Amino acid sequence: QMKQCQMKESQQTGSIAFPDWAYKPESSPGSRQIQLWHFILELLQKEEYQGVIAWQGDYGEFVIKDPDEVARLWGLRKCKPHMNYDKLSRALRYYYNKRILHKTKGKRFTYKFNFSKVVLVNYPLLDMASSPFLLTRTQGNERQE
DNA sequence: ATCGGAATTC
DNA sequence: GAATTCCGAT
Repeated sequence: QMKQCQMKESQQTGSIAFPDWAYKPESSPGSRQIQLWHFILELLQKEEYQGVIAWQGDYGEFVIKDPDEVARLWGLRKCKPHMNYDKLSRALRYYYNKRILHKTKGKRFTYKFNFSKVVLVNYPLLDMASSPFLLTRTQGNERQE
């Protein structure tokens, strides 16, 4: 049978709430690759992963409780058997300049989503009611740093 | 642990 | 374009 990491995103996500347009824009129609921050949001949404990664502290802030496991799961999804937290965290660091994430300094393995940016720029049509963490505000008049 | 440059991959 | 891989510096 087909390995999990060989399936299309639409097939393996199953119950996940992310619509089709959430995955990689019009690149190659058949081979859309999930983005890391989508994957992070996906894990954060599932209660069974609360021992691995979970919302904690400030609004939009989350802590990676088990870095090795998150890296392993990410590697599974992307078919990268040698994925580890060192590499995954490098990818997270690239999000700093893109204003998708930033580090919560002083707190180990803790990052924070810039939801005002993420929602308004990347998910302009997202149904706010379906995601509890996307519910509150953002009128463009507060800064997120 | 965290950061970010550089080369490479798809 | 979005990582992946590798790695020296802090």
